[in-house]
Amino acid sequence: MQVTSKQIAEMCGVTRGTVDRALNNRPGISAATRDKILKVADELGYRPHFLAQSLVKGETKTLGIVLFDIHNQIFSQLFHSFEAEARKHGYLTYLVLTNKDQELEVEYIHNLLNRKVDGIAISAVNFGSKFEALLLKAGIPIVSFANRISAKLPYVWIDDKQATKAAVRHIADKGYRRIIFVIPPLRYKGTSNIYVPEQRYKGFLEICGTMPDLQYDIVSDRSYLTSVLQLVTQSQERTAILCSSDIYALEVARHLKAHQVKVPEDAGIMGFDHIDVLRFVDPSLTTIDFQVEEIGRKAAELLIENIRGNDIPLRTNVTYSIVEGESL
Amino acid sequence: MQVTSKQIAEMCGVTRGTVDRALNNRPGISAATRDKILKVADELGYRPHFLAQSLVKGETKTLGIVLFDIHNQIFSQLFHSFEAEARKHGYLTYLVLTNKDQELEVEYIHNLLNRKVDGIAISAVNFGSKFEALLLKAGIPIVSFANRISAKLPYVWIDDKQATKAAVRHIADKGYRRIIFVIPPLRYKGTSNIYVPEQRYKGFLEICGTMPDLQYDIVSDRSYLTSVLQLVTQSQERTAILCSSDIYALEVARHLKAHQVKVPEDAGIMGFDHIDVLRFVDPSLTTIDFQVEEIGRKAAELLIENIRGNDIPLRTNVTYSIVEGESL
DNA sequence: CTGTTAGCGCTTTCAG
DNA sequence: CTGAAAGCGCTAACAG
Repeated sequence: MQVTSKQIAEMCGVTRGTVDRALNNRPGISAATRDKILKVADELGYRPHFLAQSLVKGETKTLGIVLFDIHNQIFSQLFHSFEAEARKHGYLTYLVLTNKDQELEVEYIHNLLNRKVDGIAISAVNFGSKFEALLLKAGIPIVSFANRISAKLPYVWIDDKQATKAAVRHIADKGYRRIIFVIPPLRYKGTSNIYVPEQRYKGFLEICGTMPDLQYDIVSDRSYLTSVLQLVTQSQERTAILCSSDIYALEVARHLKAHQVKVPEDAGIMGFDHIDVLRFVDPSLTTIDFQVEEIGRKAAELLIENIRGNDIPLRTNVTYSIVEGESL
Repeated sequence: MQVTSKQIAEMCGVTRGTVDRALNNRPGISAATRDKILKVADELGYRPHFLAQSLVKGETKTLGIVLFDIHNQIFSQLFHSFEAEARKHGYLTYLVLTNKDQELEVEYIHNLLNRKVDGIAISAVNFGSKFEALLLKAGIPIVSFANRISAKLPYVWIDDKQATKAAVRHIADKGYRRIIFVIPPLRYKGTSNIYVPEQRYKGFLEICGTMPDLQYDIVSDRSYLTSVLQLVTQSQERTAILCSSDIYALEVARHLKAHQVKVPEDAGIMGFDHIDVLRFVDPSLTTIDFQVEEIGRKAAELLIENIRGNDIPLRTNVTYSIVEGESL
């Protein structure tokens, strides 16, 4: 069924070593025999056996990427660019989805290591020193994104603190004196890796600290929609609602609308992520765009750099910018 | 670095054959030696070398899935369920994205075959007998979806013809006497695999043939938005716009709105797919839901069944249903 | 119950 | 320039 180098060797009356020299055009072979071998190989439709090759070479030309969420569009966009970059360099990509299940995540990491992938990119939900150790002693390059795991592990993302500050400043510039920060993941503190939400939270607190005339609330409970509605309707002051992701912003917008709160007349809303589908929502959402495709591309690029033996930075930030919509 | 079965054998003073028996608990070994071996293996953190195993067993416990689009949410939803089902059975999944590039698709298929995946699921853009032959002689199970390739290749999807007919009937029942079918992919006829759009087109024509008092137009040109707007504004009759996917429906809705055509007052809109993000659009879109997660799950399940040597049906339809929104 | 041998398909020495 | 031999790590068949 499958043509092997051994068969080619026999047909050409040479040995496998010679066939190998021809196939991988290495020195030490006469042009005549090489041409003959290549011709036969081509006729038989020879294709090297990847596994055998990998086994002896110790590399699989395979990357693994671990995502905790694919329903949020930013991650499918991120994967898209990651995969494209990987392909350019001859890598194929295992995509595994953890659905924020911590045990599953660990299991998958073991699985990827077993299969000898050359590198792993991961948006982790695990955290702590034990998990850190698992990754550090994995023996292959690893790049993290969408949740930092360790100062020792390369991380590609945006500067969430600065971005959040910029958002608050933008809101203040629009004349709002009152702001609600909706950031539900915060309630998983201590349970799950929430590095990104925490950074945004810190940024929020810091900037608010410098703006004494800005009233603020943090909402992160499970029934955040109800909470937000209450806060909005109870207040005299026109309120801006900053959400830690577009998805939450859209949920909030929908809920307010269902309760006759007009956006942006009665309350302003701002999101975070700039996901593709925003094109279809009305009123258009003011949000923070960060080049998520760039993150995916960069993650793959760094991983491959590192696989090649080159050092890579422990921290890579991509840029962000505020996209003005009609919701604020 | 990596612990091998050979090392364990040496440490236990036995041979690799024996170690193998212990590790894969096969008969022909005393409880005493087995326990000893297992203990040592555990202490050393032994993990079998997947590649070596695959090489000798002739199976990689790996599946490949080829998608032409990940930005359309239905495909990320589909992948999600596919991957979950694969994992249940111990398979990891290569996800490759073709972006509807036909050459890339073929290249990727070769790549997957080289790497000896145990099976492939594919949403193809290629078509024709040459491509069919490539897949048929691949030597591994292949399942297709979101575009049929050949009557000889298992296909999992919905009955697009029936679904489209149901949509038209639904529209007629709502009292519409005029309908525009927006189906842009149709213009790639002969260039790309457009099995699904064609089925929907056929279904549309068939049902319209049975409804003489229903006026209809087909729109599939590149500037379909402009065309639709013209048709809608020129007509006295209130028009329903059926779109071959939710994405087109959302685009149309946006365009109409921008030109002061009110939905559903001035024109009705109906989509196809029931993608997740519809939750956030207003007015809510009437559409056809088909269990895309079920398709992904089923595709993986069938693939694995087939890998195990069991026959699988050449055609598997999942159910669909009309989801009523406010847009019609 | 355990050891020996051969082999998966390819690469890489080291001789000749 | 080419052949022979060893090895990647594991499995499997056959002896003993």
